[in-house]
Amino acid sequence: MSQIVTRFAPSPTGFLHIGGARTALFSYLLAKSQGGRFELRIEDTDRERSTPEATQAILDAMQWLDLQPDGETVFQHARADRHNEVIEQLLASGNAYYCDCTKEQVDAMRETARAQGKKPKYDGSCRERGLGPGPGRVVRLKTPLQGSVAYNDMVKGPIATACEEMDDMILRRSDGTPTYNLAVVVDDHDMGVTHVLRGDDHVNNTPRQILIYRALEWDVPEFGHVPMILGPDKKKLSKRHGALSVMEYQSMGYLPEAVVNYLARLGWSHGDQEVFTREELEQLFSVEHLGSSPSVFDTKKLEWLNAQYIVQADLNRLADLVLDVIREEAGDQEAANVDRDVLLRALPLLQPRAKTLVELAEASQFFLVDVSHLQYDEKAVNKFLKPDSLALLAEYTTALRGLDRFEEEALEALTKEFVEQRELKFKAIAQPIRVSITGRTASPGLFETMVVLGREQTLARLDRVQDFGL
RNA sequence: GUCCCCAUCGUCUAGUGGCCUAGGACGCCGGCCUCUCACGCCGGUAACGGGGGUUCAAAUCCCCCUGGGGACGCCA
Repeated sequence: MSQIVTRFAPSPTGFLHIGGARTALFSYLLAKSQGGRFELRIEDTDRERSTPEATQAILDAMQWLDLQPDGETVFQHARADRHNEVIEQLLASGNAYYCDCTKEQVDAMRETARAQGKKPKYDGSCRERGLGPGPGRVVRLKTPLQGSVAYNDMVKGPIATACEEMDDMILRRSDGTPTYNLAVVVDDHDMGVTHVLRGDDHVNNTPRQILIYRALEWDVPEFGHVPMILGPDKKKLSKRHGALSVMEYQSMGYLPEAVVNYLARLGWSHGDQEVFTREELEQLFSVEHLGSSPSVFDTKKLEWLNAQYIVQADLNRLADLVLDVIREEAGDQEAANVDRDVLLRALPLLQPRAKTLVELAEASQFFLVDVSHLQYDEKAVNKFLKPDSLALLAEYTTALRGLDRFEEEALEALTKEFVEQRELKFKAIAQPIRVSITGRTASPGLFETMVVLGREQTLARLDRVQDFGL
């Protein structure tokens, strides 16, 4: 069997949204799982709405998700000559004809049909007029009057559409440009696309496109239509729901592999498995297990997956990403001041406590600043740094100063001994220490935190806290 | 209006006629662990939209209803 070819064909009229990303992912995985090729085509025939910025945004997003196309990216607009050549071919073979009906006339036809409770469509009045080319004229496909178009959708199963449902669609506009349906067919054919996996909203286009394939006597590819993604309110995902361009997930602190894993599991499954490596996805993916109903986007589950990937992530990479977040939120200067070595040592303590990189950056803050810049949570101070606690801490600090090995075990032993001698509960001093050295009530373990901070910072912070008693 | 698609826990889903007194995961609730917060571990909550068939047997097949969604452009 020859190699399969899939493609992703977005129109560059905006950012790559999460739904589009999933479609791209599925197409990519379908190709990889069969040892095939995955191509990218930018459908920029709508010159009004297409922008180079949007094209770049799509490319960036695909790169972030690591969905690299195999061939050269095809720009549909650049292929207009080829599209017109095929239209001429259709005209010559009698499968297409010129039509001089105006938009207004066609609108009127549709209006009439609708009023009669029928499907609004062009009535084909120019079909047999034998019109030639001329200004203002469009080229339409001669849709068969009877019969139906049937195909076996890779995800939805058999779908049939009666020809009466379809009108003679426009292939070439009056301004000479080819329409979407024509261009798609020509490009998919020329690119050797064998499997078209696309959004649900194209189901209705498919029989029309098959009609074009037939008129051209070209092999018809396999089609599959994946359901869309819904917002929490079960309405179609849109900007209003706050979900967004793929790149926004990056800035919200998600790891691309978490997004890919999440998206893969949204509408596709492999038994009970939830976490997949990229290799597993590329090997295991199959259209048989694509669901046929729309699915709701669940941020909580994405967060959970992201947390899983953060725990596993390589420390150097994580450090870079956290630095990116700091740069983004606090500026270049702030990021430049970070002691990468401290960050690297703090990260293992923070990993199991963060769901996103943003949280990770936030949680790492107290490790990275000097004692003079440490922020203290006011409530924490009021609750745990009262006079008697401060007195205790002063004693503790003195004891700590005498410790020669500033290591976890030694710190723990010293602290335990300190409370035992005073017949105190460990808890009595744990929170005061924590607030002193981190400024907060929640943090990683006390002793591992102290070790990362180092003797000097730890003692300096314990000293500084005495000022709260003044 | 016409045509098309869809329908299992709150959510993502497993399930391809008997293994289903419906499984897993997220979430939620409770517990354990514990210096806080997480992580982890243990347990719990919770679903086959309704009605007819077919069959010895239906979440699984068929029909109807209901409810969602999509499409009906010289947009893609």
